[in-house]
Amino acid sequence: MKKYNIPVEAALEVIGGKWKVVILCHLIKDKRRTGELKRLMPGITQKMLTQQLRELEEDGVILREVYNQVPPRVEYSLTEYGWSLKGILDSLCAWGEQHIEKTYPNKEEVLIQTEELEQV
Amino acid sequence: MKKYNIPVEAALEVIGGKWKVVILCHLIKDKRRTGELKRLMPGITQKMLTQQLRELEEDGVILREVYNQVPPRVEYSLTEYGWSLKGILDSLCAWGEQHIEKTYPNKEEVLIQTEELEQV
DNA sequence: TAATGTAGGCACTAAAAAGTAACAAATGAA
DNA sequence: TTCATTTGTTACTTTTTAGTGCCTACATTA
Repeated sequence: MKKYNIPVEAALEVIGGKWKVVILCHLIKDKRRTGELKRLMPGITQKMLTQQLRELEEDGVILREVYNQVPPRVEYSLTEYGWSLKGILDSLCAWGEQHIEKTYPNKEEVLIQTEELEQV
Repeated sequence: MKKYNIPVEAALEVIGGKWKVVILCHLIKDKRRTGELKRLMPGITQKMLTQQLRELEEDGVILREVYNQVPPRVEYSLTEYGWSLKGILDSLCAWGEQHIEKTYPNKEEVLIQTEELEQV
C-alpha cells in the first residue's frame, strides 16, 4: 500500500504529471471524444493520451463510454467524483491566466491559437 | 518564449513536478530552513530540494534568505506572489485528505507518521 | 476491390527526471 | 589539529516518462 508523508501527495498521485490537469480542464467544459481531446492537445501522442485517460479512469475521476459503432466512438467525461476537483481545476486555470499576464504582458505571444472547431 | 495551448499549463510549469506542491504546502504553514524541509520530506534528496527551491525562487513564489553565519543558515518563505497560490494549495491538501479517506478507510495505514519536532 | 475513419495495442528508442556519492567552505568545539 | 555542522555543487548513473512507427478491427464509401 502506498504511503504518503502528507495527504497532498495523494492528490498529486491522481492529478499529477504533465497531462492530467489539462485533460481534466477540457473535460470540465464538456464530454469529449478521443480525437477531440487529441486535437485540443496538439502536443500529446495517442499513446500518452490513452495512458493518462486509463489512469484517470482507474482513479475514478473520469468515465469512459464506448459506443458500439464502426468506426468506434469513445467518449470521456468527468464522474461525480471527478467534479469534486472542479474548484482546484478552476483556480489552477485562473492562476495560470494571471501568471501569464504577469509574466508576459502581451499575452497573445504566449498562447497558441488553436481553432477549436468542436467548440464553435 | 514558452508557448502554451491553454493557460493552465503556465500554472503547471510553476507548481508542477513531484516536489513543488509539497514544498509550498510546508512553507504555507511557516518559514523553514533547508534542513527542516529535508526532515519534513524524508524522500527528497539534497539535490532535488535545492533544485526545486531554486526554480520556485526564480518563479517568484518563494524567498530565500541567507544569514551570514557559520554554519550557514538559509530560510525559505512564501513571497506575496506565492501567497496567491494559497487557495489552490489548501484545496489540494483538502482533496488529498478526503481522497485518502475514500480510498483507504483506515487512513492511519497510509500516512507516515513523522515526528515534526519543529512544529511542536 | 481498395481506401477511409476511429480508437488503441505493442515493441523499441529517446529524452527527461531523479538518485548517488564525493567534495567544498568556514568556524567553533573537542 | 581534527571533527562536526549546514548548505550547496558537480559528475555520473539509474529510473521514469515520453515519443516513434507499425499493426489491428470493420462497416462504409468510392
